[in-house]
Amino acid sequence: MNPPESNRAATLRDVAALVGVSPRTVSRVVNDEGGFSDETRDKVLEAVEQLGYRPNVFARGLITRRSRTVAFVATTLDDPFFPEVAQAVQRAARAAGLTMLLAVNEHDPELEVELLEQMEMYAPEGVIVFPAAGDAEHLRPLLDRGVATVVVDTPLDHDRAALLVSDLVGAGRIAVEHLIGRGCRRPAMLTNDQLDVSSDPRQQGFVAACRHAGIDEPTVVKAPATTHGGRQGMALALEVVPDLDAIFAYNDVMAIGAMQALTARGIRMPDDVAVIGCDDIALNTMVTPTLSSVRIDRKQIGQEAVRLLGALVDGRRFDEPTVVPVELVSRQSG
Amino acid sequence: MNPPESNRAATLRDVAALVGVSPRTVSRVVNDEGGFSDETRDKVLEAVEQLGYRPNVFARGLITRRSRTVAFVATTLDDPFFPEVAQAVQRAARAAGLTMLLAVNEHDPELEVELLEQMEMYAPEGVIVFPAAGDAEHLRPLLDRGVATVVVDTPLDHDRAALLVSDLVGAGRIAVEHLIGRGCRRPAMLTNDQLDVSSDPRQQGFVAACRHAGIDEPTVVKAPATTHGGRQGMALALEVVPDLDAIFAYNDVMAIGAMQALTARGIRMPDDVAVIGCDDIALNTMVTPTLSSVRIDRKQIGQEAVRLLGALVDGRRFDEPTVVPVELVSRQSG
DNA sequence: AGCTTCTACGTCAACGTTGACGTAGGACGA
DNA sequence: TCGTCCTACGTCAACGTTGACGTAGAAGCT
Repeated sequence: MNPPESNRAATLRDVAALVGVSPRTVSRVVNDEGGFSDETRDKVLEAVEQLGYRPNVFARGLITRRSRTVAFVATTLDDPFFPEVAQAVQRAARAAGLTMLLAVNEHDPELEVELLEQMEMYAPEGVIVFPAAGDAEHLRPLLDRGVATVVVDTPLDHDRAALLVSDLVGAGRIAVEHLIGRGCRRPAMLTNDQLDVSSDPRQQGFVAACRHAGIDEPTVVKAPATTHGGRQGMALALEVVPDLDAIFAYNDVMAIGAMQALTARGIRMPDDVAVIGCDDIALNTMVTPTLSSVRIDRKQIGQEAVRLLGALVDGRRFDEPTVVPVELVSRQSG
Repeated sequence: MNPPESNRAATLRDVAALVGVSPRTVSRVVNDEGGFSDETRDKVLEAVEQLGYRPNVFARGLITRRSRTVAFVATTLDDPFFPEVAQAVQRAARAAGLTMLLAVNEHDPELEVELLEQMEMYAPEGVIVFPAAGDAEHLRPLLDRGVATVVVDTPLDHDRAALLVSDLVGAGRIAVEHLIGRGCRRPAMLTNDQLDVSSDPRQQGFVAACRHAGIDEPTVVKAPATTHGGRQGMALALEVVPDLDAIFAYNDVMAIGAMQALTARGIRMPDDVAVIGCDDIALNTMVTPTLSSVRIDRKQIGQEAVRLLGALVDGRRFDEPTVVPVELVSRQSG
């Protein structure tokens, strides 16, 4: 029925035979390398269309040792934060003609290393990682092997790495400024008990901004970064500072736990205590009262990560981290 | 420093030279094809370890036309449902030595086809799809091309496809039985306005179970499957049936919208109106009151999908859809 | 005219693996 | 003793593409 077509996929040779040129010329056209006339290009592209030619990624990869993919390693997909970043990465990657490989490290550096080695076999153009652990030292071998890598929200000193961070110090600062601005004078922070101050920029920003406003020893309570942890932490904070009038939480999930604890005690928001979370997840508009938050732009992070990766591949080097700005979203809770 | 090692990755030839056999024998050992002695195997594996040999997936794929990957196409990652399935797919795939390719169709069949063609270039063992549209006809060419495909929650008649469905009819039934059991007599359903009855098994189950309980014309209200849609739909339902005493919602996000509408009107849950959602997302324990729901086991879906894919690749054919059971999770709202 | 340069191709080998097939040597049966 | 079968290898080509290099002919300069 289809005379020139067998059940095998068309190859460069098939296209070349149809047009009457060499396979090498077809290759040049397909990859837009130059070195061909406009006339040849049109004929080749027409034949490509007609035969439904698709380059064989394996043959290509065998030679180029590259695969036009982007490896994206997220920490988990349970937190809605990462799926949104992943979606942005996919869009940006597609726009650049790349396919996304996704993996989840489940907060386990060993698993992360294993996953990266797996993905490395597919020779991605580069890797975008939210490291499993607070430091990213386990990524050093990867970088030493020359893999273009974008490391997000984690410090790592390596001249081949591009660092991308949200302005989390700014998040702490903005939250405090907003709370002070609405009249609060005794703010406390609920933060992640997995981090210490040096690796907790939100806390750094919070404390600095409090000091700047004349509050020298602001209260910081640590608890697990979950809803349950938020309830616990809130209870503890109320014991330590019974007359507190504002809460800034490490993330929205904790903030919601805090709100539950406040509601259970009959404490009104925002009149008695104003609450501000961090991340701005979709959930915030579904709880009562709706939760104010410092929005971290996941879409922008995803886009920026792919952009940085492209720059790395093109040989650029980055001395300074790239910072993605944050923004306060004011709702009922504060 | 490393005499036998250059900066190139080790190949079969390198391993073979070290052991003193032919590359073909090393290949046999690496792929566990048989046809070698125990002694040879041990020596080869030791050399593999020593040289850090990794098979070149491109050379392999060039010959075998297979790539030890699984393509997973989700509808969106905004809904926490899909990330959880994706995570389960990743785990199951890894356990089978496969890497996951992830893509999101954004409810767009054309995008879906394009993504699948992209991924097909990487010659995955098979594809797991949550189709973008209510029917999966746009997947037919893919299947005709012989790609092993698991189609989830969508009907499609093709002898090469394996269908995997949650027991959504059962979900509607279980919800009604529970509501009747707790004394409700005037239930209504809020469903997705993108679907009609024939492609909405939840609604089918709901209606059938109502009839079975002697409620012949149960109310079904359609609205967008979002929180906002839930509020709208709830308002509409209260106009149509002012004395309704139970709500079954298409999913939890809609149910939460409905709860907001009820709260705003001072209607108590579950005393005045009992509410049951569907999916059982994590959010359900964070809202007030906590939301009862019919749990769809995402982990099991992911696992089962990979298992079915394996069976397809091994040549098995499936005439009947595989059904994943659902389960009622009773909380405060109903 | 003679030289250089440039354009638009073509030729050829190599990438690392596996499928198809060949074979030496031992075991085994008649 | 001969033939057969089996085990444990080895040999060779092919997969489809791109990098390196070669070249005919036209164009441009002196």
